[in-house]
Amino acid sequence: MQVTAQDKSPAQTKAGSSHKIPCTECPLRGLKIFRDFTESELQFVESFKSGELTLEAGATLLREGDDSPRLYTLLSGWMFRYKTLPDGRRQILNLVLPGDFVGLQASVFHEAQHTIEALSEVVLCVFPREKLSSLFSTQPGLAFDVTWLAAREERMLDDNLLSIGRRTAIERMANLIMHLFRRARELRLVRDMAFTTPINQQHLADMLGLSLVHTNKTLRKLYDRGIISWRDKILTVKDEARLAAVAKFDGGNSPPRPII
Amino acid sequence: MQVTAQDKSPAQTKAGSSHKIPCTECPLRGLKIFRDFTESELQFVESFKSGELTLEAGATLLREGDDSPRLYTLLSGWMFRYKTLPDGRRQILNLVLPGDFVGLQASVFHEAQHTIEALSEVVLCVFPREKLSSLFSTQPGLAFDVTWLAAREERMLDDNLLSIGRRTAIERMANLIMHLFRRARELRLVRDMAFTTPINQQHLADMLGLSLVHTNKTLRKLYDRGIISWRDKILTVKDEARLAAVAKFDGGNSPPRPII
DNA sequence: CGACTTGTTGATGTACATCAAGGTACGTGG
DNA sequence: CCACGTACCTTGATGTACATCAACAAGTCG
Repeated sequence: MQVTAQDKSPAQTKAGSSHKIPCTECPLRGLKIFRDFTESELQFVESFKSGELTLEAGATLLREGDDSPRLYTLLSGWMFRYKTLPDGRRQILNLVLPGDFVGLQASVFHEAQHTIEALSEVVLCVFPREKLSSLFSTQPGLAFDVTWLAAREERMLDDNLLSIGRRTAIERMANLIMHLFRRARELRLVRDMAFTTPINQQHLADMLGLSLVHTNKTLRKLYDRGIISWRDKILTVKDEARLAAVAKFDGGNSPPRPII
Repeated sequence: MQVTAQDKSPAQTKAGSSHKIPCTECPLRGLKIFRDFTESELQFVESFKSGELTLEAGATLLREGDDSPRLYTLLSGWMFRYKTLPDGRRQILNLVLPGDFVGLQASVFHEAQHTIEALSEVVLCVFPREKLSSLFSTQPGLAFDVTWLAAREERMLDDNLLSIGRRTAIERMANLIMHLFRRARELRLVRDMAFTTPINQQHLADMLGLSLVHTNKTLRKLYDRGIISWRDKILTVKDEARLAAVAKFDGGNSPPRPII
């Protein structure tokens, strides 16, 4: 399982560890949502990164029970993190979008308690776990960023928990769509109030803790009310205000975040 | 309950920052679940700690929207963290037990998106936010611990989300009780398979995403089956194996953790 | 003064009727 | 074949209502 940098390993799920995009040319860093890095920070991140990993849609990055010696930042594409019960019931914990940092839990505890799967073709930056301690000892600013990202993840889980525990089906759905829409907009994926997403109704159901059938009915309700449309993988928000109202949306603000 | 007898300060909710138990004599550090600290780490934590805070049952440590300039470690007592919807529906995100570190989100984002309330009388160690950066720059080991604790919190939220999203009422209840029981046992609060807890049925309902009435019926089912008893604030696990089975419990293991 | 009522309040227990969400079945279209 | 759509019936969870019980305060009487 030890894939060392620059190794063009076979990889079951595939991947050209190809070339390394230099962090100075990272396509994400231009976005407003990410904070500026100092020269020295960029340099460190550059040395921290051991390579890139490409996965095809449906591939699994990390499985429940795995001990992952690597951390990742998603560069492009969509992924999701989930847990299952012994009988197969699945709960999607959160989506992973570009700029998100994953694998911290698995690295820190030497055992993942969740699975991470690609929804679309994805490209990830790969960081070896061993270098994490040198990050903490030589780059306190970046170390703080790692903590910051963990706290952000926690906050998103909090939101999710409130939704699933206390919102009705239609409120949940509206809230999730608001959340998605906001994040997609931050990443400049939205044009004319619409964006393309690989999410299907089964994913929706498993994110929201609903059955597939009920998910479909709920989505239809939002469509019938003229609030959204979701056809051919294109999600359009037709009435953002009403969507937010149905969602009882509490977006909060999102300050510029670090990207490791 | 030892409130330092020094200070009979008034305070409605904020008690006297009274006295400081030296970290070298921290009553929690003896427990197996906490990792050993080096001399230098202990020294730093000692200087990081600005005092102690005692709250009475029902008091609020932190409210949604607050910018908390402090971080806390719970020394004794029970607390919980929750979010609410505009119409009052409440979701308890997690319980806070001795050794837990709270206030990171609020400190890091300069705004809490949740409330933290005391279930019983509690004592907390207080740390000023300003010193957090010196912790990161001079104590990489402790900085890593902070991240570790954040990752642990995230893992507990993951579990919770799976439960609320995908388990039935009775499974949820059984799972929560297993979780509680395990944590109480780690803290040496369990004797003869029983422990005392200030949790009432309304709290249970809000933790599990159920109505009060249904919570009562579900609890009764577990009692009728001879699996648990919960009377006068004393929770007894009468059949741990069956409880775990109903819960479809996946406890995982808990490695020694740092206590800041 | 103490002993006994009465009233209040909060947590718990249970019985309905109702409703939101689940499950099965069977469509369609690509 | 798979993702989506919808009808129909079932069930798990909700909401309202009301009863019980202990803790506590106030008022009354022997």
